[in-house]
Amino acid sequence: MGVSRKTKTVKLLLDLFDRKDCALSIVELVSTFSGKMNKSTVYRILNRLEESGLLHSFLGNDGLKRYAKGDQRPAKSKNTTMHPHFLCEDCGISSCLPLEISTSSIPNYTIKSSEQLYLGQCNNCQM
Amino acid sequence: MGVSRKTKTVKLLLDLFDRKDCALSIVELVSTFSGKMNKSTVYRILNRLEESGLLHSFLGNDGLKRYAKGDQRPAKSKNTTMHPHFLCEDCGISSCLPLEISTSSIPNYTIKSSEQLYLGQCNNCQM
DNA sequence: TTCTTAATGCAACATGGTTGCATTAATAAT
DNA sequence: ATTATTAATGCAACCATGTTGCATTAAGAA
Repeated sequence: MGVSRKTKTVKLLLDLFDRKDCALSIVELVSTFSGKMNKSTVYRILNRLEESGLLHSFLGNDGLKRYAKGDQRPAKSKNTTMHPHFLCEDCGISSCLPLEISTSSIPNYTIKSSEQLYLGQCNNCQM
Repeated sequence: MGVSRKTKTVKLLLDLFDRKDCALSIVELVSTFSGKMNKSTVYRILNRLEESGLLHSFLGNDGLKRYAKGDQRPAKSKNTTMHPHFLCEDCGISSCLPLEISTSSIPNYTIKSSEQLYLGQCNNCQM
């Protein structure tokens, strides 16, 4: 249920996510590994890691996709539950927030899921 | 405090938002008005309308920006308050939800605002 | 009617993301 | 250990959304 082949490039990405605990944007990753692997390889590996449940993704308010550890595939999530994400307006760091998402029901709508992005200051950037 | 000049193109956009009550993506608007006005004009007018508080914007989970009526400028919002947005997974229609956003506080973080996107089925697309 | 300048059109650009295809390299089979 | 299979990669070309500089146009004030 993991990744089919443990290639050098896959290991590089997995190692990085192992060391870093925050979310990483694709742009960051592409630039971090420029020289080490191709842009399309980064995209394709991230897709696979998300499909296999090792990573999940969300969008920042800049429209850029970010990835973080944990499974968020619908109806399979035992490794992580739906949670909001945080984005620091000052330094741009991003992370998962340890909160449950409570979806209130709304008349005339069927709500299946929700995406929540909290904006503000991280621990380092406060005051 | 409105728009400086009421040009034909501005009127076209305002008229449309007057008739439609849902949110509209820039891509839709550019395509709707192709032949009537230039792509960059659409972008620039939407910017101005948002700055002046007539419209507000949010991102769908496709990363596309959408605009809807109402003021959401920080510290000036009397015309609208922060609210979640809805996006129909079936037909793609999008709208504002009449709910207050309650931001829970999180240790080590200063939360200034939050973006909430609810995904599911709209009235027309249910069952 | 004239003047000022905000707003537009256009073309060229920037960036994020995708795709087809030949080549490479994990891993299974021998 | 060697070979065969095919998933994965690199590359280049592409697409879409969004931005910008600049010459031209047209609101609306004078």
